Amino acid sequence: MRPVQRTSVSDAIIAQITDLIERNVLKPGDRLPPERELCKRFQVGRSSLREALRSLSMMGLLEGRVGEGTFVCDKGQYVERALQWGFLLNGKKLQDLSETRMMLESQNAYLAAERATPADLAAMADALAGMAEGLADAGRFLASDLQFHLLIARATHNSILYSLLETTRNYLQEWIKESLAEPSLAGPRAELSLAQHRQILAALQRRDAEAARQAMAAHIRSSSGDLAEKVRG
Amino acid sequence: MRPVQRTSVSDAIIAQITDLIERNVLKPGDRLPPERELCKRFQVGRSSLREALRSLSMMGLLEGRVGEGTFVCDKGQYVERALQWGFLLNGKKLQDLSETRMMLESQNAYLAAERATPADLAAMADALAGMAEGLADAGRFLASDLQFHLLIARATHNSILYSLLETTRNYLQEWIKESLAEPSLAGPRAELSLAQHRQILAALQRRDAEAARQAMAAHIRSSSGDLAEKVRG
DNA sequence: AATAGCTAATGGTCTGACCATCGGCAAATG
DNA sequence: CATTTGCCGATGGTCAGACCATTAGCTATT
Repeated sequence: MRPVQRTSVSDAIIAQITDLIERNVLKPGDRLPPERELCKRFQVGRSSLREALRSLSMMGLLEGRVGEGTFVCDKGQYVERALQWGFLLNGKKLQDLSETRMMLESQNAYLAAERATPADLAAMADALAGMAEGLADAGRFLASDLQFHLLIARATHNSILYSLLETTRNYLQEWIKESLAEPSLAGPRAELSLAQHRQILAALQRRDAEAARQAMAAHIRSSSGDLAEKVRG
Repeated sequence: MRPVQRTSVSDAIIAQITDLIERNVLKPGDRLPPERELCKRFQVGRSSLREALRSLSMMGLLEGRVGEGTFVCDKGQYVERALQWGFLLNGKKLQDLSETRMMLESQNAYLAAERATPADLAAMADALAGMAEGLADAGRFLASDLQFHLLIARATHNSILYSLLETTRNYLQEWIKESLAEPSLAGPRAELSLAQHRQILAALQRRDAEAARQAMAAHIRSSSGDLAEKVRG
């Protein structure tokens, strides 16, 4: 004798839909039939169906849009999603986060130096120009700063590394904003930051991976120093 | 003007419950109040509540038992769930993951060299001994191997880095297992792996961070080479 | 031609009900 | 007294129907 297998309705639906996506019967961007019709096809109640759809949405496989329908997500975001949960489950210790960010940023710079396309580099130059123009406008400066870093991550053409950096940045964003908002330091700090960014871009354009890594590391170190003071104070 | 934020009821519940688990108000093994009472507390309908609970179950945070209640799961199981969808990984994603792992492992080795306590190092030595004893037993060898790497991550005393490496390893575990299962290569590969691990541990014991990083990088490179072949084939 | 308003479709939510299962308790049994 | 049996309430799982907010697309007005 062995334990009888008891399968839940929702799980069965999840299995079926997952299977359809895996076999590419449902392609990214495709629209699923309306919930009410799926109920008839699967011969299940709407609650069970919705619980299944909700779980699939949570895994990043589906996306529901009110008034339009339910769609298959274009990117396979399962792994990224899972890694984000890893963040959530651990205490968000600022120091650990900062350290993780340092590592991601510098390594991404290294990889980006090897892989960035001309278009990637051009976009970074644009972001840099935005920072220069925003020297007097803290909001715009910060936005361009963030964009620059994300563009580097994108230039690695590694979706996981990009997602990880994006997540860490999101968590740190508030502190970074406050740190830059210090009126007394804003001017000099911004100019220093701008100069450091120029060095990073130059290294990327030279395809000098090691220099890019070190330039990025130096930049993060100097900027996260202020962060550390902010935390203690 | 900017798009107004529209939050769904289920997502709000998910956020609240994950927050409770994160702050350890809900400990693993704890039982949640019955669904019907949670409805009253959250002031929501049972459908919305159940969709939230279902999503949390799918992530392995909760577990519902009919007639008994809903319980908080042991934290590590959520990766196990995620692993269920591992087959959805395409080649590119696998490559990205492998690259991410490489970066995490080598950087963790660097940090561990600076921070590992004597107890950490002793535990690593134990795991290494386990690998040596398991040269003929693939299962035990792999288990000790995994443990060794996780111990290094733990020695960084950075919970985020540990969690990230744990997750990536879990995703890659299946492929690593297959890769090691090749009978023709098992013997020599295992001995090479063991030698590389000894080098890593030696560097950690010398507190030579740079050497530890490079030894780890070399190890991952040689082992993930087989992984890459496995993917292509 | 452009705009405003209407309508149907759709996902999101709520309610109430029924079922299968489980734990615990009490009665029946030896 | 110890064991088994049967019952009952609680609980998660499922279902059906209804209402709401939003969206797309059509229609009529301007």
